[in-house]
Amino acid sequence: MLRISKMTDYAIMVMVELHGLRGEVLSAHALAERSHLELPTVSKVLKLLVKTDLVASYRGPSGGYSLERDAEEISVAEIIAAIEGPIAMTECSVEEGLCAQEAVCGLRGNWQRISLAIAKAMEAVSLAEMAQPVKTPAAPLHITTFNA
Amino acid sequence: MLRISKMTDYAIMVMVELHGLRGEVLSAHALAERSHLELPTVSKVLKLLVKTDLVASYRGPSGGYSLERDAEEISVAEIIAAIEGPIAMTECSVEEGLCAQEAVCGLRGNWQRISLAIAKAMEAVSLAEMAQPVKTPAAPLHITTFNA
DNA sequence: ACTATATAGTACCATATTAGTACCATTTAA
DNA sequence: TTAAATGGTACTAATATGGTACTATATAGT
Repeated sequence: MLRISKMTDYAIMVMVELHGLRGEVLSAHALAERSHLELPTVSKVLKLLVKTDLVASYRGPSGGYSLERDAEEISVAEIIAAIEGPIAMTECSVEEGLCAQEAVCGLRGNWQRISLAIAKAMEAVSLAEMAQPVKTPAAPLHITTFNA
Repeated sequence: MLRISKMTDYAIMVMVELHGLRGEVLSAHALAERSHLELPTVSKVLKLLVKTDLVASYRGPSGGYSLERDAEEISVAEIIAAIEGPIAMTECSVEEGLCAQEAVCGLRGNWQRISLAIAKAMEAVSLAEMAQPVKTPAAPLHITTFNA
């Protein structure tokens, strides 16, 4: 089904929540409430987002989290990568030598191209755009493939 | 990491193998050998591909499998969908009512747009193109997003 | 300084999904 | 009639994921 993980989904929900209060610091507790998610889950996700420099954290009372950058400067691709690592459709599209079949399977190049294309598409979508609700069915996105 | 499942990966390997001998019927056993995969796995994948009308099957001795259509007319998207269902990044992008958060989360429309974009990109890649080996790093694909 | 509040890090468990296997029924060419 | 092949179902094992708990550390306020 080519899904993002639930954790990634949650991460984007939390990021969207952090957007809209630019600069304002919100505790994990407050973010959990606002996003209708469980506190431990939100905490876990936030820690990953801090590690990858998407979110700034402040300790102590009245501490919490805020976006490290403007929502326009943060891409969906970055959030996905923060939670689940590099955007790649197959093992072999991450780097050479990860797949045992590599010697006998000629698909690596094509998987890399496809993975790269998808990664670029997600890079082009900013958190700010993501936060903008869209009625469904929305105007479809246009994607061109295999035109080098 | 946004991966396709291994089964899907195998499915494409098998389909690529079936291509190159247009029309020729190959047994699951022969396909397993050629693709360097285990017979039970290949059988399982082939059954799914038959069910979704991508592959034709013939019973009895000298039976086996062949492509149902020309490789140019089969898209990678179809193969993915055959093994793992509709191409969708989140539950909510498949159809309404699958995600409990739907009422409080405004991301559905955007996820649908992104999923659709990726699906279209994969539709544009044919099995024939996939079978054509590409040296890495290949020329990157160009994808445009959020330009309705 | 002390205390309460909040994040940081690590480690853990339970569950769900996926991969892989086995078995028996059915079809069909020789 | 027989043997070779697919069709279908059900099962097992491994892995990944989601979710939780606990301890350490930092800090604002009194």
